[in-house]
Amino acid sequence: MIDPRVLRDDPARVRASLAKRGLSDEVVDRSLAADSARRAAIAEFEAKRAEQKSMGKLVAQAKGEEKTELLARTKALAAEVKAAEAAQKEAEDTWNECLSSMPNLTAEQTPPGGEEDFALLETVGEIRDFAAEGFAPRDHVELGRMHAAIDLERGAKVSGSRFYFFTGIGARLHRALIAMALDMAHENGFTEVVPPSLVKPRAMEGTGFLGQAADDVYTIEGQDMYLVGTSEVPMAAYHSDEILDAEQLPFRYAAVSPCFRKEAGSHGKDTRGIFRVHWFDKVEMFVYTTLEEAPAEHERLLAWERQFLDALELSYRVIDVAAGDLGLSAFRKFDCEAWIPSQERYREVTSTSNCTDFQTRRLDTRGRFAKEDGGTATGPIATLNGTLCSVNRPIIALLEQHQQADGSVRVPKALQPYLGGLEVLVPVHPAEQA
RNA sequence: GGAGGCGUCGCCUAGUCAGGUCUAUGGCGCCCGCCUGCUAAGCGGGUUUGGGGCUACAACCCCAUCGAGGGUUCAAAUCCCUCCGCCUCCGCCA
Repeated sequence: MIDPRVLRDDPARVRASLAKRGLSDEVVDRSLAADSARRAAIAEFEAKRAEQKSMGKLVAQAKGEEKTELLARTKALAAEVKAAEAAQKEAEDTWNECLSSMPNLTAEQTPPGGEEDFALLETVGEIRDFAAEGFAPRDHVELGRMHAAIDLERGAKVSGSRFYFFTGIGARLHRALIAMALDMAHENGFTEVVPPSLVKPRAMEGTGFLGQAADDVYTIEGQDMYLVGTSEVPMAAYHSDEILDAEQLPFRYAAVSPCFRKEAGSHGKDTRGIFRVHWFDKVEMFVYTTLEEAPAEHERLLAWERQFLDALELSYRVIDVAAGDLGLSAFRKFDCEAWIPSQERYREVTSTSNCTDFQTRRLDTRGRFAKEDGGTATGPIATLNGTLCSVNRPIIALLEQHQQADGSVRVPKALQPYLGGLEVLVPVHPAEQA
C-alpha cells in the first residue's frame, strides 16, 4: 500500500497517479473520509480506555461501600469501552480496505496510458533479414518438433492445453539456461534461493496478486493456499514481519521456481506453442533496498537482464511500460522484448519492477536506520524484482533467432559450456514438407 | 494421523497454579555519558513495535502490544475457547 502520509498531505499526487493509470480517483475521497473517521474513532476509544484504566486502579484499592459504588460506575464504562473499540475496529477495517485497493504511485518517467503507450528506450541488435538469406523462418513449434525438444501433443494429452514436455535437447536447454542464469546471478553477488511455490493468502495479498489479477491465480481446494505465478511472491513475503538492518542492504536474491498461471483472461491469445502456458520455470531476481537506492537498483536489474539476453546473442528492445499496464505493485516497470521472427514482432521475455515501499508496507517489512544522534529509527524500504530467465520465452527467441535454413540452431558461445560444448543443435527429424 | 510439552519487549529469563501499583523482572548484548596515558574494567542512564494527540514528521502525553483471534471480568501475560508455529514421543510414508 501507499504511504498514508502521502495520501493525507498530498492527495493531488495520488489522484494524478490514478488518472495516469486510467483509474477513477473516487477511492481517494473514500480513503480520506475513512482516515478522519478512523482517527476520530481512535481518539474516542483511547479516551474511554484511559478512564477505565485509571478507575480500575481505584477499584483495586477501594473497599466496602466505596468499592460497590465504583463497580457500578466502571461496569457502565466497560460497555462504553467495548462499543468504542468495536467502532474503532470497524473504522480501521474500512480504512484498510480503501488503502489496500489502491495501486502504487507511478514514477514521473512512466508514460500515461495503456499497453500500447509504452516509451521505447532502446533497441538492441539487428533484426535478422531471413528473406535476404533466402528462407522463411520456422516458428518454435516446428523447430521444437524437428529437434524433438518440445512435445506439445503429449503435454495436452497428459495435462491439457498450454502444457508441454521438454524432451531431449529441449530439456537440456532448459537446464542449461537455468544454470547459466544462476551462475550469472551468483557472480553478480546474488544469494540463490529455492522458495516454496505454494503460499498462504498473506503472501499473495501482500504482493498485490489478489486484486484484479486474482482470476489468474490457482487456488488449492479446501486448503487456503495458492500456487504462485512467480517467485516474487514467496520472496516478497520472505522477510515479512521483519526489521532489516538498513546498513546491510541491499539483499539480493535469485530464486528459481515453477510459476503457475491460469491465463483466464487470455483465451485464444498465444495458443500456439510454449509462449503462454499454465506452468513454466523461472529464475527471478528479487531485491530489498532503501527507497533512495531503488531507482538505481532498478537500472541495475535491467542491466543484469540485458547481460543475460546479450549472452544469448538475442535481438530485443527495452520499453518503459505505461502506467495502465504496471499492475498494482509497480511504481515503474521496464520490459525487455525479444524479436520473434515467426511473429515478426517484439515479445516480452523479461520484466523488472520497482515496487518501492508498496509491498513492504503490506507485508510489514521495515528497515532499521541509524539516526544522527546515534540512535536508530525504523522506516520503509523498497522491493524490486526482475526476470533473469523465464526459460520458455528465451528458448523460443533462441530457437527462432538462431535457426538456420536446414533447421539447425546455432548455440551462442556463452551457452555452449552448459551444453557440453555443443556449437550447433542438429535436427533429429527432417524438415516437414509444406 | 495420535499423545504430550512450549511460545514474554534483539538473545536468555522472572511472572501464569492463588487475576488488581506488571507502568512486565533480571542477565547478556547494544547505545550515550562519567571516570581513565589508551583499551578493558567500574559507575550512572538508556534500549520492543505500531498507532493517536500536539508539533519542528523534535520533546512530551496517551492507547495498544506477553504467538494470533475471540470470550469471561469493573479489571487478563495470568482464567476459558479456537487457531498458528516450534519441540519430544508414537504411528505412517519416504
